[in-house]
Amino acid sequence: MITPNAKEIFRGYIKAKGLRHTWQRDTIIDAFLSAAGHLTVEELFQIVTRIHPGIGYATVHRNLNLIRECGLADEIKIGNEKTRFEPTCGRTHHDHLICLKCKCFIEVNNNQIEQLQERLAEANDFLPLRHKLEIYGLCKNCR
Amino acid sequence: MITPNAKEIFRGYIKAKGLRHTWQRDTIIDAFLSAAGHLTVEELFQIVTRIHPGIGYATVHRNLNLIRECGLADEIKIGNEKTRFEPTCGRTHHDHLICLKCKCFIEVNNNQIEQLQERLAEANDFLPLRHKLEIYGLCKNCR
DNA sequence: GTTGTTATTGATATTCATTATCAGTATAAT
DNA sequence: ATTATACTGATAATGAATATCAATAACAAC
Ligand SMILES: [Mn+2]
Ligand SMILES: [Mn+2]
Ligand SMILES: [Zn+2]
Ligand SMILES: [Zn+2]
Repeated sequence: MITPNAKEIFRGYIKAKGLRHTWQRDTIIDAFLSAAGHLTVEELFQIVTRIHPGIGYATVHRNLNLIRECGLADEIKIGNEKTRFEPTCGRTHHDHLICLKCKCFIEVNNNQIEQLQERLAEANDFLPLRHKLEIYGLCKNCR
Repeated sequence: MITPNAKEIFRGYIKAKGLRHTWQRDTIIDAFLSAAGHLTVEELFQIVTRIHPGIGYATVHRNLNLIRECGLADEIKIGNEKTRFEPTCGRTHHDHLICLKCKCFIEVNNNQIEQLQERLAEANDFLPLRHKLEIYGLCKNCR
């Protein structure tokens, strides 16, 4: 599910930074928001190219970074693989079960774990800002 | 604390794979086991160079990978930073609180979280093999 | 101890994702 | 319309990780 105002958040961010509106940005944010999550720059570039051939890889990359900067995307880095991006707007925080065989992502959330993490930080005088929990293994189809 | 047989595990692994003993390997495993954890290849290379100038960066890199292969080291990958290695021998599994300012690592462990992760995987028909929990924020000195 | 096989080393080159550069173009304010 | 400057897209640069390769060292066999 994508919130209807995600695009407006992006356009607002662009304007607030004194940046400019371009049809490339429009194409990229649209493609990103309507695509399935966990995409690499390369994958989004392929999608965008189908809509507007000639658009540059660097442009997709730069704008994906802007989308991340304004909080509309989270980065997922697995080992040495290409960075993946997933939309955050209209979605709640979640962690991932990542299949080592088929590379699928299963999204999970557990309030108890989240709370225990808070306590763990507190017990160490640590101010938690964000966290990453990734469980690697084999999914239902691959085990 | 380093278990006294970590080096023997390494030498056994080398022999079992039909590889050869060299003074470079000896120097590298010694330096790795006696150094503080969470080191990059570069950092271990600097330490090893002080003991034996002329040793190659590639040699340190290759052997650190062998040390990881035989289970004596874990990899830590944070964002785009260089991969870090930490000794595992004689140490139990732990997760990390990572300070975004001073880059320090606080090692933590919580059995409840570990168990909840198992359950989370099970509830999704997922076979968990390993996991990574990293909490990013500000440590006691930096907050 | 000598020999022969082959793993290892260290210097260097390559790979690959990501980021930077830059000239030409597009945007948007005036 | 003019003007300042952000943006694009092609390409170069960067940097960590890995591969290559000739010279060397390990070590098993004799
Ligand atoms: Mn996700
Ligand atoms: Mn640690
Ligand atoms: Zn799978
Ligand atoms: Zn700190």
